[in-house]
Amino acid sequence: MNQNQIANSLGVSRSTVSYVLAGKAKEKRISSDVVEKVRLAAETVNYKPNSSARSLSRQRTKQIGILLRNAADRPFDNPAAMEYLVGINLRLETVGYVPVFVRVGDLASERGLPSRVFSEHMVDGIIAIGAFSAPLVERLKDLSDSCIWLDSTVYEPERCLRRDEEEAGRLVAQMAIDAGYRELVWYSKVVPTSPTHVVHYSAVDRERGIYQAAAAAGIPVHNVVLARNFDRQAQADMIPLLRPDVAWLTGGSFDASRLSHAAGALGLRVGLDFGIACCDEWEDTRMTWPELSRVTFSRLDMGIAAADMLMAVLHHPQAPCPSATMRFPPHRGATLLGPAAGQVGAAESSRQLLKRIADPQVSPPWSDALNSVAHKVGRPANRDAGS
Amino acid sequence: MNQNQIANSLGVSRSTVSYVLAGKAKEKRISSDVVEKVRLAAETVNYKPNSSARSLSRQRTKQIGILLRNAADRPFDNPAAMEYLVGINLRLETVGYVPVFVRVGDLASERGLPSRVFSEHMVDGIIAIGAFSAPLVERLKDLSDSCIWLDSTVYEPERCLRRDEEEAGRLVAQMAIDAGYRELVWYSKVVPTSPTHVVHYSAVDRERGIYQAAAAAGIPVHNVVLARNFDRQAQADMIPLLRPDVAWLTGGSFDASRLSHAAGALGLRVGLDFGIACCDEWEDTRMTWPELSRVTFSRLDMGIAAADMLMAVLHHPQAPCPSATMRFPPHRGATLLGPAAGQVGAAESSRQLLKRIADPQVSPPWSDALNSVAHKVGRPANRDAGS
DNA sequence: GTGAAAGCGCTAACAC
DNA sequence: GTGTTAGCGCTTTCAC
Repeated sequence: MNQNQIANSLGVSRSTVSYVLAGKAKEKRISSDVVEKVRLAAETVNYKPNSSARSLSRQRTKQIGILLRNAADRPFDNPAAMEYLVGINLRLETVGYVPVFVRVGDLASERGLPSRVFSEHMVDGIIAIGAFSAPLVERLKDLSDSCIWLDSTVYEPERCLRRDEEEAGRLVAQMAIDAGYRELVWYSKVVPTSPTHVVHYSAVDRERGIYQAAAAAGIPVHNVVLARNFDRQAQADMIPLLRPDVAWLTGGSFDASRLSHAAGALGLRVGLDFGIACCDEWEDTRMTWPELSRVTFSRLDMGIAAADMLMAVLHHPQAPCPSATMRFPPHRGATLLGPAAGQVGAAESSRQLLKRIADPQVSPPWSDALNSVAHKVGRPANRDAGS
Repeated sequence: MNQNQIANSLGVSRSTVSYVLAGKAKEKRISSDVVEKVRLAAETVNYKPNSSARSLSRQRTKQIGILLRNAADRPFDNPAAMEYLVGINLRLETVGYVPVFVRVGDLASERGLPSRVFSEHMVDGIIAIGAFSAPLVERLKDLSDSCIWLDSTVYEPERCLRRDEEEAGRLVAQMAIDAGYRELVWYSKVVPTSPTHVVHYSAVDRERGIYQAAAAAGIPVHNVVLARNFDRQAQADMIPLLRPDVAWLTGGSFDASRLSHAAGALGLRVGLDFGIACCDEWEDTRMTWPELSRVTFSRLDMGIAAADMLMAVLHHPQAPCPSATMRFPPHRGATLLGPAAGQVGAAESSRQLLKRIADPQVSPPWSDALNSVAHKVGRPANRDAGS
């Protein structure tokens, strides 16, 4: 059912219908009984405008592309990006824009990017989220001149929105120092895994902030490279620093979580036997580990802010759109009880426990202990038709 | 730059250009030099078709709405839904469809749903994810007749895709029983929080599956209601069951995670002092807690399957599209070492530890211990213009 | 106040 | 093989 049909059935002209449904009845001084008639008819037949026709006519799709980085071998480059998505959507939907979701792989060198968003003109603007390689950035730039870079490697004087990660680093270190820790571990040392791997700026900035704050307080910082599996090498690096007077600082909340689950399984009490604090948080943190000492981070708010920036760019193309940086407060919880708290607790001292864990004669390595019975059981995934 | 301009500049007709760019040159037997000329010109001017015009003409938008449930007070109803999104997109982009992201609140009673997707005809089909209230389902149904219900409360003979959650419940219980546990705790007892709260089918189905498997093995199952904060009441319920011979089964991985962080902070060793297994997993689990015993779940694959179903519905509207159920294998890790393993370990027995935790004279409640220093530090979130 | 008409950019039937 | 033409549904200008 379209406007034409409504117009015919009512015996009015198409433009009248268009004006009424576009809310321009007053402006065009259309008689109120006609307005009523049209409104009623539209309601009755459940009229829905055709958005393609509207876009074609208006020369605006009112659609926004949301670009998420997404390596081929790792479908969920950043699970927390969902929060940006929701934030962006929260704002866009209030102004009639609709988000189109696009994954962007590391396909800079390849001929075509997969999504139609790259090959057709179907969005008015773009919000690109995350780390992109230089060639990819170039491709994205000539895709649309209305592009907002959110939490991205790209940072220019205009149209970029980031979190102040250096400040996050400073805050997390300061929080640990305030809690009384006199030694810090930076447990997010970045080791690029492949030549094409683009290091996110946060990894660098956070580290810098931590070293700044620690230096200012005269506190030493140790580097420990992230362990995926806690093998003997990782153990050897980690165990000497798992002490009540040492706070472990991580960049991402994943790393903090991994550490907590592993330590907990061994009887090492986070907050007592050693401290943890983290530069990041996301919904998972808030739900499963509210006690984690961390610098808070509302990707939701940042998504909203990014959507605001894009709207500004679209509605005032001439006006400058200065880049911005957002800050969030720290939150101190029970993972940073301080060195004194470590005295309280279990009968076996954590030093003894660690000695036992570290001794290959007595105990298997962490990785073995943690995964000792790991195996898949039963048949592989399958799909049954019918209920 | 459009087809018209290319045609004029080349002195050929618009339809010729259209045919060439649509890949119908052969079919229309267009001379190869013309084809070459057009291709070159299009490439040179970086021609991109206007998707609105194409949609209008074809009467297909080639856009798919992805509906995610999203209560107003809880923006991230299901953070794991991101995996569905990626899976759906992975498949759609190969066939030229583009996903439009839509949040759906509990606005069944209100006049208009926020997204333009509801008020305009802009998608060819819909994939609705999650639990929806009955009135909302009705509204969604007359929005599009090509709707796939994914992991939803809606389950009809056609066009629905679910995980077999009852089987997940059976598998998780069986895994614990196989590990030697002789008592189980179902730690996901559902207590509806509000009258409008729609209980997801998985909560019910998993519980049923667990009770089935336990009954078959003659193993008792205790119910413990989920604790958000571990207050005295929660403690009283939980402590008697935190034993090396008891496996705690949760529905969602959030609940398992929450339990692990809390227990670990107290020195209770997951896998030794009590067992944990879970009916669900997502990327967070795989990254931060691979040792968790769980029933695996690839939302990615389910998203792909849902996209396949939708493509089938769209391309063969007549053909039946039977609903389906997917199964995934269990994975046993070190959180289910079995009762015997509990004998090994720390010098202080977990019984003693628990006694101390439970004694209000000696120790504050968990919640206090966990949150003893929780507070926000510093200024609120703000946004600085400029770098 | 209302209606006719000219696009918006592309597709596809049809004539040549 | 190529060009003409009539839409697709909506917006908006311009007569009346």
